[in-house]
Amino acid sequence: MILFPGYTLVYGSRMHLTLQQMRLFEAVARHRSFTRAAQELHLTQPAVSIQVKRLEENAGSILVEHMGKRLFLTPAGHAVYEACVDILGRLRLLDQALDDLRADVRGPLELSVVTSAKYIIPPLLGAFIADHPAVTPRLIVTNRARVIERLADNRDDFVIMGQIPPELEVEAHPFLDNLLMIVAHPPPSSRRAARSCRPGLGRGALLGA
Amino acid sequence: MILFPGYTLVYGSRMHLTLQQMRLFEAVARHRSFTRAAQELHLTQPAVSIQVKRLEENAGSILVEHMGKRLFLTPAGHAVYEACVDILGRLRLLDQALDDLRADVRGPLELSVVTSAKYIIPPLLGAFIADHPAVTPRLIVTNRARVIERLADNRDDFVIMGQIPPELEVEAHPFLDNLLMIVAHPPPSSRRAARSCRPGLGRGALLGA
DNA sequence: TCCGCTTACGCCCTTCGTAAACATT
DNA sequence: AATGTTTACGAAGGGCGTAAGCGGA
Repeated sequence: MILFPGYTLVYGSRMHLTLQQMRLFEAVARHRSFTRAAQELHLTQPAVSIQVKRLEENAGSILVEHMGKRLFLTPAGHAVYEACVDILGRLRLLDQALDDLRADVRGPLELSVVTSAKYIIPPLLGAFIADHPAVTPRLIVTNRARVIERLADNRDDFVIMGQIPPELEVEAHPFLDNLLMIVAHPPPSSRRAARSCRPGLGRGALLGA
Repeated sequence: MILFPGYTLVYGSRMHLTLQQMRLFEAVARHRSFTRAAQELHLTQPAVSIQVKRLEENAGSILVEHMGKRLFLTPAGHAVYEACVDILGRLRLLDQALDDLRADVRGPLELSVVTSAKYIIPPLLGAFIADHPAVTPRLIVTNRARVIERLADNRDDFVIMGQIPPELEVEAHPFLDNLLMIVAHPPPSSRRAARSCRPGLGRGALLGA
């Protein structure tokens, strides 16, 4: 039901509400100005205008009123503003949490690699350490037999070799065009590497960053 | 830095994270299945798959791991899941608040209209009441002179007439192709209609719903 | 007339569905 | 083989900028 042209209020279905709309509206409400909000967010006025309009459509209520020169929030506008502050704050918290998780990649990292990987691994490991300075790796380059021995004794967080030994129940991830494998005991076996490195990283991305 | 193909982790800039991505991820995490999440949200598997992938790119961390048949959340995945629950819950709260605000359109509504609007207004008013049952309107249909008198005496929340009287300082909104005007004393003057109907509605949309 | 908000239009990017490929059991 | 996930691609929709329109001090 419409009385004045342009006042179509859509009930329900606040499905296509957008985080960007919330960011813009929060800035608009804080500055009480579309122009300053646009400046703060490095956007143009029309972009802000249209997004606030869409937000009003999504909310099903008018949120701002222009009384002469100044801009006021309606009660619904205040409700939306509170929600925006809460939600954007929660997002910032999540950002922090994710950063902390990534920063928490720390501790000792024991690995041994076959000689043929001697020139492949150190640069990768170096880049990984650059991203995660709290990790203290100990890299042993040795022959295949000793790598298998260390693997069998569970002395490494993981090893890197070409052919996986069939007599061991291990988990292997091929990499570098299947020339090499990252080999480790499968988790449940609580390896040090698992405890120290896995938070925030997928198991397959032990060295990925 | 990439070690395994497909594990590109993008740092920072969680700017284009989407509410839809959160809805999908929340459902995926709850069901531990892309398929069931897609069913619940009336989407296809690929849509869910790609959005979760994008969410992981935005988060800068892998969020889900496929261990054989079952699906697990990484620590980062749990953090994101908590945030999704919080944010979607907050949105539901906002929905409730907006509905309540709209329901709070209540109270007496006094208006008088010129005779020529006799056949126009009642259906509009009826539809408005249907949406806002707590409003108790009193409609008076009379001639132009009495409408002006009531307007001058401030006895109505607003009136509807064709030509606005020039001797009164009033606020007029044309509607119905400028044949009729909604006329009221401008706010700051705290009219009953303003108090009873305006919460949740823009001033220009007094009857709009 | 100036300033600020809105509308119009066009481009680009994103999203989703269909279909096919891939993986795991 | 069957179930479940991912990739490819085309169509539809949304976001934003530029430019023009509009409205109040």
